[in-house]
Amino acid sequence: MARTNTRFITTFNKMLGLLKDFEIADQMPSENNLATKLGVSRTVVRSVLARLDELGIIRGEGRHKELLRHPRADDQIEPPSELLTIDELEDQFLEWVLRRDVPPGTILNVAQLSKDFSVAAHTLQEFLTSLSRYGIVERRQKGGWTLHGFTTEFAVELSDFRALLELNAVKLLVEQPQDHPIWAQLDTLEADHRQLLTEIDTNFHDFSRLDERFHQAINAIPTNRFVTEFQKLISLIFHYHYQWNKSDEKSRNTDAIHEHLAYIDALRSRDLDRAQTAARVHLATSKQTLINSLLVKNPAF
Amino acid sequence: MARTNTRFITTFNKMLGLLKDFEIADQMPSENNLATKLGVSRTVVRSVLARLDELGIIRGEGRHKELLRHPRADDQIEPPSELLTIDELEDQFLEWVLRRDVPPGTILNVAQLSKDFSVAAHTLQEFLTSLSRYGIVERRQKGGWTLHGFTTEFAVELSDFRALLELNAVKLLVEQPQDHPIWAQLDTLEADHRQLLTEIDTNFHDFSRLDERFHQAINAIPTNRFVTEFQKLISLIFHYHYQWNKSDEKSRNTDAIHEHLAYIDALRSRDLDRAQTAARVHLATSKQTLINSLLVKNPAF
DNA sequence: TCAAATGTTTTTAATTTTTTTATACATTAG
DNA sequence: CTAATGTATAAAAAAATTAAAAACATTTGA
Repeated sequence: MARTNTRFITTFNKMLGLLKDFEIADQMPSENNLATKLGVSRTVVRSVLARLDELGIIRGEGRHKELLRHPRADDQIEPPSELLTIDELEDQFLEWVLRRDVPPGTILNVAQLSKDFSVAAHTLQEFLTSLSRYGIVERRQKGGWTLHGFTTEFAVELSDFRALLELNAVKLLVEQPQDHPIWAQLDTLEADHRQLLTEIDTNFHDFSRLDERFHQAINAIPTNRFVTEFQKLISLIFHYHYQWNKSDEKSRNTDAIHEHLAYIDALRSRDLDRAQTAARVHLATSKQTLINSLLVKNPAF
Repeated sequence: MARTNTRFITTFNKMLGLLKDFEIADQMPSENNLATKLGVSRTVVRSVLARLDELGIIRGEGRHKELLRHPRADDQIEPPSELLTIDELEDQFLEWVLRRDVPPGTILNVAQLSKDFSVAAHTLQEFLTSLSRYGIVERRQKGGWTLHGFTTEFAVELSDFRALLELNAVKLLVEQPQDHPIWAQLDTLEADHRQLLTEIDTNFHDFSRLDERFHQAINAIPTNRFVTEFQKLISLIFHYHYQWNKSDEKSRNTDAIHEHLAYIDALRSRDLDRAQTAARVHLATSKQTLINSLLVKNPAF
């Protein structure tokens, strides 16, 4: 929260907006008052007032400052182009890795990448650190990062772990009382699946989002921060995989829809064994599809 | 790898060592040769040579440099005290949180903490970012970090997640063939447990390490990076908890040893249901003990 | 007088700059 | 012409700088 004077600029522009409701020669409110109103510290308010004085918009000393003229449109300060936050970066980075087909072993250059993604270098650094927990990237001994990317081992381990979590979620799900919102959600999801099936020839692309919604609904049942944390990663990777793997897309998605419908049906039966079996069938298909898509990209594996 | 001239200093001292084997007026080897020998880039070698020239230890230009005098002990440069790495920090930080009894809601100051722990500020920053994934700390909107610490919710969710992973590990374990090293490990572990039981009156403290070894052996069975990653966190927290929670320590540990022995016995039977039941019993005890220790510290919960 | 406002100083954290180191390329000597 | 040195460029980490927040001190006017 420093060095870029973004805060000063946005506050200044906000202040110009407030001044429109003032009459010429009106007294300015107290600095504390303005600070609260603008949601910013007094230090910033004071620099804004100083700038307004410089520009001849207000005049006066100490606690006697009055409006000299109303602000014009060109008094506004252009805010600099914003940098991405770490959350937006997450999406962009995974998309880049999957789309650009960056080969495993590529050495990443933080300085260069931070420019490409228009993020602060330390944001990227933090992000890479978090990815390194999962072996997607690895810190090199002499600086820089090695991209391991989504190797087959990664896909296998991710899928297995996903299955472990989702089978657990299924176990909790079938125990939920009838008035739990999940049952209504499953009804809606079933309808959406059947709807997509009727227009599959043209809209098969939409399955990616539907798949994400479906699994997220199921995995929202365990209220456990560790499950939730992993669900984010899993959902991101499977989502992007669906988006960029184009081979056999229509038939793959049609099959998956039928598996989902059987899965929903099994959940409704509240029979744990039946539900987990249906889940296993679909999760195994998903795993195989993910692995296949990596084999297509890296025939060496 | 910059700004601290650690590399220069260590290389310089190493070079002084090499020079002992030279005769006065001997020619220096080539820069490339020295660079390989010292495991460092030519740039560093060149600055070391420049310094040696300055000190009058060597003399000459270009490719003709000769030894003027042998180095003395006081030519050595004292290396500065080293900073901790991120792995060492992990231990120290968790210990600090659990020992110092830092109340939840405490605002952490990166600049201050980085001095206290003698780590670089950005190392601490990265570490806090990684902890924030689990809700132990949270980034504040206006800079700084809030420490949520080990709340009861955290303990419950961590224990539940641990149980999920360990029951899965048990499932894989009982399927391992007789020649898998785990069976020998279990034999050793059983012997160590029985040994500790005979000297429990004096050595009950040692159970903490034994517990860690036992659970790590079981959880090493799934070769899955996500399981491994979590195992680190789980083991750290349960380990520290054992170290610092002193109430009823002896009787708690005696009970736990008996649970471990029953658990080992059940694993040996290779009966999945029996093994998972024994695992559940012990994991439930562990969970309750962890929660109790937090209740003692924060009666408010 | 005293509460609220302004003035001043200190602290904090993010970014820019600087410095150390690595690496690639160019030149020169034997 | 090969191997060594010289030079230039790039990259990463730490120091220095700066924007902002917060704490503290002083002043003013009802």
